[in-house]
Amino acid sequence: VNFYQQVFSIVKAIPQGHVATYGQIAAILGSPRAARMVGQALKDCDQTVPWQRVINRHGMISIENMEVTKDDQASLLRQENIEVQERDGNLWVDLNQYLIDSTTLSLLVENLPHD
DNA sequence: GTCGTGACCGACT
DNA sequence: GAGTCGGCCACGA
Repeated sequence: VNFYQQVFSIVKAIPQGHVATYGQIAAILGSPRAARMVGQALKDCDQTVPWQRVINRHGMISIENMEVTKDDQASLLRQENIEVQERDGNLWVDLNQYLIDSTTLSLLVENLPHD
């Protein structure tokens, strides 16, 4: 199974209205230090992957595709009842409120039908 | 096979 | 406190 595929599976497993960090996903993959790989994978993801639910440790969006802007991500998140605050020109999400537990997420991942 | 790279994270000045 | 530096590890050239 490709690393990327696993990343996609986990991202897809994030329930609506919740977000996860790169570090969490990397940890679930078994490599807590491989958060960068997660980002790399997400950059490569297709439209079926809700990449907007994946944010960095500070609760904000690092970068945007040329196709997709932070505003788009904010819109998507707001559609999921996630409150997005603007601060210093960056969009923030309240991690305490919306960040999913690593345990819960890993459970969700186990429940996934693996490809 | 080797080298460089990166949507990050944590430790250390 | 904020800025810097290294490490992690899969992927592509």
